Amino acid sequence: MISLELIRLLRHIRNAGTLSQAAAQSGKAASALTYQVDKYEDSLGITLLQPHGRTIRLTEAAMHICEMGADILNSVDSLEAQALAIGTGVEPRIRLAVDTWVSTDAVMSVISDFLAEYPQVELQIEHQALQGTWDALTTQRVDLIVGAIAPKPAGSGVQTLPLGKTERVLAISPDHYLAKRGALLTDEDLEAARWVVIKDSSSMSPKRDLLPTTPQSVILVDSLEAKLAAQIQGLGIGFLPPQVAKSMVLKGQLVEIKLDSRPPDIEMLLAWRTDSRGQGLIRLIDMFSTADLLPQH
Amino acid sequence: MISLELIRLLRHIRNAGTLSQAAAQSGKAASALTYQVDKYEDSLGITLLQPHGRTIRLTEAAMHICEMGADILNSVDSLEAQALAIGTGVEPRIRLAVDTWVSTDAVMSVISDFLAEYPQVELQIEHQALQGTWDALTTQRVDLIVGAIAPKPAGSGVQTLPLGKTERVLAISPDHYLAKRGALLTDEDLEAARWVVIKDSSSMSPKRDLLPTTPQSVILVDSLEAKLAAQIQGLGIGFLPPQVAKSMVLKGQLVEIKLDSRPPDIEMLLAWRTDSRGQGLIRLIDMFSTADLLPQH
DNA sequence: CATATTAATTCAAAAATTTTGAAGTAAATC
DNA sequence: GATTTACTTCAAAATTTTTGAATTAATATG
Repeated sequence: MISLELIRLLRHIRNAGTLSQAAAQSGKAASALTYQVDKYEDSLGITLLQPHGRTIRLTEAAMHICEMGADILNSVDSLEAQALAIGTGVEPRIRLAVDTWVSTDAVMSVISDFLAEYPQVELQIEHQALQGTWDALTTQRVDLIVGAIAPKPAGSGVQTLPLGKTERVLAISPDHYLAKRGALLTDEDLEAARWVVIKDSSSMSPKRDLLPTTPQSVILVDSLEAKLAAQIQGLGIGFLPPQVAKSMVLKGQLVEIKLDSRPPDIEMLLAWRTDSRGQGLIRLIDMFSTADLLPQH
Repeated sequence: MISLELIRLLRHIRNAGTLSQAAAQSGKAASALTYQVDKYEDSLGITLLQPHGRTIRLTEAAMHICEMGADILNSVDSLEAQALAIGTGVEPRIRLAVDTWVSTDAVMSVISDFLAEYPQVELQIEHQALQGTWDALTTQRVDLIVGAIAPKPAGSGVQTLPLGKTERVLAISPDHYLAKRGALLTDEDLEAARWVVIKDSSSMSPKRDLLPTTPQSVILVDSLEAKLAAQIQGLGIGFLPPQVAKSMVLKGQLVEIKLDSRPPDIEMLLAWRTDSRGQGLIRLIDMFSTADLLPQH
């Protein structure tokens, strides 16, 4: 009895706020929506909309359908793209999740080359941090991750290729008190300092921690840009990709700090679902894997 | 453009084999199905059915929709049950996956008590082995696992309660050559013997191995009943739940073998999805967790 | 406090979609 | 070569959905 139409209808009403606005936005009469909702209420035997003053409210059950239905709509979108890819050979759309740690310029350059070959493919790009990229892939919100952080989650129908390892440079504002020290910093120094950390965009992640210590004070940001800005302001210390750190060091906005124990490099991956079938994705994976996304200094 | 209706339609045609049989089974004219398929072919821009002799075949794209669509249909069923549970308080159906290792009698006894309280709830029971129970839960094919084997998969929106630990008894046919030895069996003896092993019903599992050694020869069976029969026949050796082994030992059909290193006990769990909301499931969990499913000898 | 306005519902008529069943075509079987 | 089976096409019939005017009720305005 629940259909994709019902999920879309309820989400649309929820987003619009009122029935009449939802009707106006979808170019229909308000009574058409009342009719549809009544039909589903009858067939399911539960109430979906309740009067609330002179407007309506979604019931708890309807809200649940909206929330859980989002995943279903994503899966259907994904299935449709796969079917089109099989039927026509080339998929109409590829969705990328790019880790914020990866240079956007390098990604854009690959995309530009790709679109020259496949102009009919629509590319959707979103940025995710850490575990969030894997989340987006396993829930089928995206088709390809650029810069996923190893290791890949177990047994999830995902294939990967290495993009290379990247060093992490501890860079801080020249005005920061730790920048004025002469000696190498110890773990105690790092633990006592305030860190600027990119927040994991995964909703429920088994807390992956890439820091050498567990700092007492952190500022969470949602992108590399925000992290850089925070560190330049001297709000805290943190690791940066070498190429980003270098250019800021040259401008005098940051200074690089040497540690007595060098943090391990991060291994970044290209990752996609084994059930992806389109020619375009195959070509895009090829292009990304031969591009130099993580320049070795 | 893909709808649940299309997924159901294609699966129905695939199962029926021919359009006319599909039409007859669904109580419609064959031309109605032609019309629907044409409509979807036009809107998607791909071919779904191809003539093959005087019948039709599903194209590769259509087969893909059938296969991947199965998960979507399960999710929608599940979502509907959840919505009904929220709307009415009691869900119309609860799907159980029972590990083959768990005593069916004990499960049935709990179910019987449950149905006395909630006669309107339809219970669906299936047996799964090992990782297969987790698969069934995470893909929303079932609502509750009885006898899942710890640990639960990471970060998957699943809640668990311990059912207890169960010992494993190495029991073999009295005619088996190892039964005639006097001494305790060593790892080498175990490795050289043929084992009867319950096949993991998970389609893609990160191969969980509960054996103390990697035997050279195994017979795979799909249930505890088949395993027991195979061991009684002397086809191989294997672990059994203590209560099962005991009763067969009393009948003289098996003998228990002591090992020099006792295998670790298996910890079994009750597991369900955090997003489950029905009163019935809550009561059923309560009943299972207080029942004595794994009798301590 | 009466009046205007906004939002949802009801209902009959109109529009759109889906189904039917008869006629036609092509492949397999007798 | 005739017959049967399976699908397609097409116009008519049935069903479903949408519309828009009338109605009810809650909030805002003068």
